[in-house]
Amino acid sequence: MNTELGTVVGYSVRFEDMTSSQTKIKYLTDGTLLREAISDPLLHKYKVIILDEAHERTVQTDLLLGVIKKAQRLRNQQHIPVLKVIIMSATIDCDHFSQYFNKAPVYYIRGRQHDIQMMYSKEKQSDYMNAALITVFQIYQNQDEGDILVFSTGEEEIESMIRSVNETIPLLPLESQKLKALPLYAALPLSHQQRVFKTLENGFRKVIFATNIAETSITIPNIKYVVDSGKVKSRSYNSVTGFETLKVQSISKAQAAQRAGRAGREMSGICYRLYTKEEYNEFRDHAIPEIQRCNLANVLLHIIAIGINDVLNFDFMDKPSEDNINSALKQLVHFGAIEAKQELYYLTDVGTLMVIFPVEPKFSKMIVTSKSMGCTEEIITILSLLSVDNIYYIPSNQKDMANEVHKKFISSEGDLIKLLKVYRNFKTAKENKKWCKENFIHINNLKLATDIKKQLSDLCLKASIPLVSSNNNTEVIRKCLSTGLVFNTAYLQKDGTYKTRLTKQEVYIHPSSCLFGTKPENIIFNELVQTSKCYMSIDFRIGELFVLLLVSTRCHRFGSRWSGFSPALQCVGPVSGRFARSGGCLEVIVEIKQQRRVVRQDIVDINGDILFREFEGLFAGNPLAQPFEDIEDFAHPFDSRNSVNFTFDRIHGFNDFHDRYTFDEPTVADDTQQFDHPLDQFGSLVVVEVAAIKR
DNA sequence: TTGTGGTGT
Repeated sequence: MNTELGTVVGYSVRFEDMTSSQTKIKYLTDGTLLREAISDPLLHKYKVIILDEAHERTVQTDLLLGVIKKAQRLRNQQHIPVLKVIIMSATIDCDHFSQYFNKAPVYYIRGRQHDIQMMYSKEKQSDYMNAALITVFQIYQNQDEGDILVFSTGEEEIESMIRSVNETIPLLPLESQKLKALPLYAALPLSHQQRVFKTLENGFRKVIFATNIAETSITIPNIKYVVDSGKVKSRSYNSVTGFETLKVQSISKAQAAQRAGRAGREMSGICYRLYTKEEYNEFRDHAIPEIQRCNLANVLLHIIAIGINDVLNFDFMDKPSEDNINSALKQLVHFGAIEAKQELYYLTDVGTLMVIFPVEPKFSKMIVTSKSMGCTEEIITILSLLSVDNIYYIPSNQKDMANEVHKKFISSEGDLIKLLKVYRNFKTAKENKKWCKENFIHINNLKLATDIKKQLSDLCLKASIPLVSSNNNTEVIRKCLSTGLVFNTAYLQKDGTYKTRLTKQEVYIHPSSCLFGTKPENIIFNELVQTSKCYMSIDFRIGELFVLLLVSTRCHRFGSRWSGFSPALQCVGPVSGRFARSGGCLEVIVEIKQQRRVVRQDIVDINGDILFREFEGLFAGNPLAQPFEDIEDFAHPFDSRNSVNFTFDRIHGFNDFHDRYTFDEPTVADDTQQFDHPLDQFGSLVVVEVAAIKR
């Protein structure tokens, strides 16, 4: 159009906005448009939205489809000029889209594609990696020149196949040793990825082993042969345990077509499918939309932030299961991000702050709590590092050396504190490339983390959250991290394994964690990863007292004071404290006393159901547990509109706590006012205060 | 005693 970029035609992506008031045509990513929808749900700025690559059905695409449809309807109702939508999709399943948009007309545009000959395996392959290797060598020796692209599932598989190819080549006749094997996957450093674009000399042919990155994201020139394993690693979500896993699964027919298409871009090609025609017929037409196989907390927070309060009836093109929706809503209620009124959900002050930050709710919760804990600087640093792919570079041929070098960053406090150490060293080294290489650190990922940190910092300032550092107080950092990860706590069992507190799942510390080999009583993890076992990735330790208060304190209110009972702290007696209002939040302050004088005020973070289940669990096997049978009737004593934020100013481990304090005889508080609480059934146990005396 | 596909705010 002969205009300068950023004037009539512009674009807007995460870190860059190249548009101006003159802009008429704007290219943007789905996520950027969704962000805009929070402040402008009717998308007033736009007359026409063209949504490309809709068949990929990412979470963002699906969410956007719903948001656009809703905006269309509201604009019609309010007599605002119509919002026109064009959905572009490389799929035969256009009916689904058409139906969703009230039977919108469908136009077909013929794509250009050279002929592709399709070859199916005659019999089922039990070992697709081996089958792929045999196929590669058959193509290399029997077929005309042209490069080969092999679709595989992941880094480990790819590296192992490349090793096999390199071991096999020397066994071939000397004149046919002109094959070069190259890897291609997202975790590969950029410079290595770029090797697939280079044309080889002296008649060498390339065989590229790639993940689904080569399906859509990266187009490699000169591919004549495609070898398709029929497998892909994809995320799935278990609504019972609430955790996401990555599993190797069969691809869909649509994906198979996409892979085959990579062979016919510049010339006619051949696609070798390492599965039978019958197996192919069993494939699903399309992959399950991602929105149906991920944790929905972020999606729902977004929907509510856009002002769609009736989330249970949100018009998803493919609706996620009710269980998934409900468990995500619970999580958000726990974080104090949303509140429910007659099946409608509304954003709270906390939620309004959380939604500003482009990270998952479990992370934005930490940023919001970091304000009162005074460790925002460290929290956003850690979150930036968690927002990028692994920053540790461990090449398969230098594994031992890389692991050895990484040891110097290890922290006994856990992996997140280790991340912080790496980042600080990187900054001290002035983001030096050589430093990264020597320390086996992914420079691109660290640089991206730096950009993200900048963005989070700017947003913090906008949200009036000062970038305060806790300096060397890592304890307060771990506490703050815990407020977002309360769902991810696990405890040590007698046999040395761990159990998650929430779901009672058996889990293990991942061998790459710096806590591997140590046996902390309590642990908080970032994610569960299901591979050979169910591993906790990225762990850190937490103090016993902290975790007990975190998961097991239930309270009575009497005026502005409260008293709670933590069964595992029976030797200490009930804990008590007072309430305070801070910002839009209810704060619960725990007081540690000496001779009836408060000597320390500590934190807790509370939630509803989960907390209570924990309470119940801790009572198991205890005769006192009997009164808890009618647990369903229990009403939360706190104002349900707020999650209750326990704000500790200092936390000690349980042992530490116990060593320092002994206790007076319990005395009954005089201003007692009773509430419905299961503890009432203990009769005499309610509302006692215990004073701690220093030994 | 082991490691995780791809997007994106």
